[in-house]
Amino acid sequence: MESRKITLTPSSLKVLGEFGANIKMARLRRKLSAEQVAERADISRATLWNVERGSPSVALGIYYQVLFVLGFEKDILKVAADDVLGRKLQDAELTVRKRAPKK
Amino acid sequence: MESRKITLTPSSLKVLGEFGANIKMARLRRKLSAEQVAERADISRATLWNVERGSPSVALGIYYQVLFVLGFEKDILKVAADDVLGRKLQDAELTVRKRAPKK
DNA sequence: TTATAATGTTTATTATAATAAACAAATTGT
DNA sequence: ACAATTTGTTTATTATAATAAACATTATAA
Repeated sequence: MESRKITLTPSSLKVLGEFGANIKMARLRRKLSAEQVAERADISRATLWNVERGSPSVALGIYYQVLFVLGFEKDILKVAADDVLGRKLQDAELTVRKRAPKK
Repeated sequence: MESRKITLTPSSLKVLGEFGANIKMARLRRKLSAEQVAERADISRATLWNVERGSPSVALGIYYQVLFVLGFEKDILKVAADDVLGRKLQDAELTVRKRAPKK
């Protein structure tokens, strides 16, 4: 099999790192220990540690469970939602196709 | 080892499913085929298929790569960012502690 | 200052994610 | 209608994520 390793640019890693830091700050504001959040999210403390670092290799569902515990369960819908560029590109077409056009 | 299976509530799965659907719509608005996006994101088409379904078990880094290709690379920072509840809880304390309080 | 709890961090183990490949089904464009 | 392409979907393989457990370090609060 070919390598599955996820390779991100430094600036991408920085964005994810900031994301993880936001999660950690939200936990501290709530005065919850890592152990408490890990237990409520049904994950190990080691995995929460990776989450709070913004590790790219942690599953989205794990992130979601943590976000849920902290009360951010709807925030994920803010991502890829208001598609300014997409709406511009769509201006020409009135309908949304079910598939990409043939090459 | 204990089970690692990620179990989410139906409503959580629904939220993630909506997230995946947003990603797919953004791709179609750009008139990109699944193959094109998978190639640019350096993932397989099978994995992109899971992404567009909002699968919880796909790594955050994979989602991020797809979002990057579609131009949403900063959107992740909208999550867990404006912490209304957190700021309220923090009102009493002036400082942000580095750790949760002792039990 | 000191005791203690919280966090940092690594490692071995094993369940599972990502892949390639294949084929079927559905949509598009002519 | 038809041909070509895109998407849906599954499966076997194997690299890796999540875990538990351990110990070190650091912050808290008495």
